[in-house]
Amino acid sequence: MGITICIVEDLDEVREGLKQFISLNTEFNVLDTFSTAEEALNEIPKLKPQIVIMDISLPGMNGIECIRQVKDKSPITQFMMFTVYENDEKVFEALKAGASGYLLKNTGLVQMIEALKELHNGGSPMSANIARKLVTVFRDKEKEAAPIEVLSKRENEVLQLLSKGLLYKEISDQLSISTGTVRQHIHRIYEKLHVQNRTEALNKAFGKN
Amino acid sequence: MGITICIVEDLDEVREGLKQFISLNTEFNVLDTFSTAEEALNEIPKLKPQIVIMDISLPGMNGIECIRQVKDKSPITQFMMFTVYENDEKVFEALKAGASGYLLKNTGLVQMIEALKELHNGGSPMSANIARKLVTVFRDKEKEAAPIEVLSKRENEVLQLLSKGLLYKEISDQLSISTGTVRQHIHRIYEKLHVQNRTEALNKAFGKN
DNA sequence: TTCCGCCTCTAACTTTCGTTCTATTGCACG
DNA sequence: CGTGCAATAGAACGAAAGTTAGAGGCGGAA
Repeated sequence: MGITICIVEDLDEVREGLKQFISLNTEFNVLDTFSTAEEALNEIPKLKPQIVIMDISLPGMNGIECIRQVKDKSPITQFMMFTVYENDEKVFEALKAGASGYLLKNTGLVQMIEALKELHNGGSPMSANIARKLVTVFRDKEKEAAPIEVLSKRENEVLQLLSKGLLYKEISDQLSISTGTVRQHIHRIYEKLHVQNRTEALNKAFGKN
Repeated sequence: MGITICIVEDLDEVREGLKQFISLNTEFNVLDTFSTAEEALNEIPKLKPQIVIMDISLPGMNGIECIRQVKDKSPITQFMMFTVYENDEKVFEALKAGASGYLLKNTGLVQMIEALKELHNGGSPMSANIARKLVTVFRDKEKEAAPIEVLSKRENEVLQLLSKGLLYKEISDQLSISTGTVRQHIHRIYEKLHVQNRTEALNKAFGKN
């Protein structure tokens, strides 16, 4: 019976256009379409489609909130955003809420079909601009491990081990130095970072505040 | 003169096939191709192409390390991974190193052309499977700050203050309880999280591992 | 060369942390 | 109306953490 789909979109032409075009493809089966989040919230949990194509801007409840509530009641359903919103906040909110795909409305219908197949195969098809946003935040978050400028090389090594929760003894073993030296390094680290203890140092060194 | 491109790929057929096909499109200009990272490292900084298509598995230095070194010397260049590697580690390493696009080798040549244009327009075209990995880690990272389930309400409050680096005394003052009680709470927290000290508890409670 | 920062080490010391044990109160659930 | 759990508390103790005050070697910069 093909991949089951629901569409939530308030603009009549877009909603019907999508439905018509997708229905041409025998691999898909459009179960129903909705023009408001509230309707969708009522019906989708009963239909349990494999994919929901979701707009963000809807009258009343928006599409993101709709995803949050629907996915609890229909966990097998995957959500494909289909919207004009390209600003970071909306994108990240949608992904956090549970969307797996994110296409902008300038996407062609043929690509939409491809994307729906990929989504169903466990992929996350998304417009290249959206993916770039993800890559950017990913890189920003991952580059934490950068050494702190004001600290010497050795002090940064110590700080790294300190962040794992190791004891002075364990640190001294790993670096093959005495615990006295470890003490010394850590003391200097606290001095340079203007903090009083381990936790404050880690907060200051690695984000979190 | 079109978008300038270099290709780094050790398999002759793949490299030449790419070059031929891309050259058919007048919007692109393939400046040169290389079969090893070392060659690429020498030449690309001189050519400063707008895009480099990069394989990961190469004889000698791998493609990821190659990106790290090249992008310092040619910062305008964008990197499009083109590889069979689909495991998380390689993907994330590549993105961290500076790749902006990531296509798997089952991608069609026509889609490659599309992807190159998108990359040049500031997007991050990537295979849907790759994007899914990114979405997954993104969601995992964002869902922090929630109180830890296994801990009681009070224990979470204590943990919160603990994370600021406060002394037992300071915590007891803020919560208007005795330091003995604070001790007790913290002891239970360590027990429930299976850790031995403050830093380990914070690492386990708030991401970082 | 002299000076300074980094890395190393020792020793003695105070403070804080973390464990263990014991005990009381209050609330919720069957 | 017990039973269980969260929250409270104090005491006592060992184990770490953090401070202070030395001192020597080494390499780069003034």
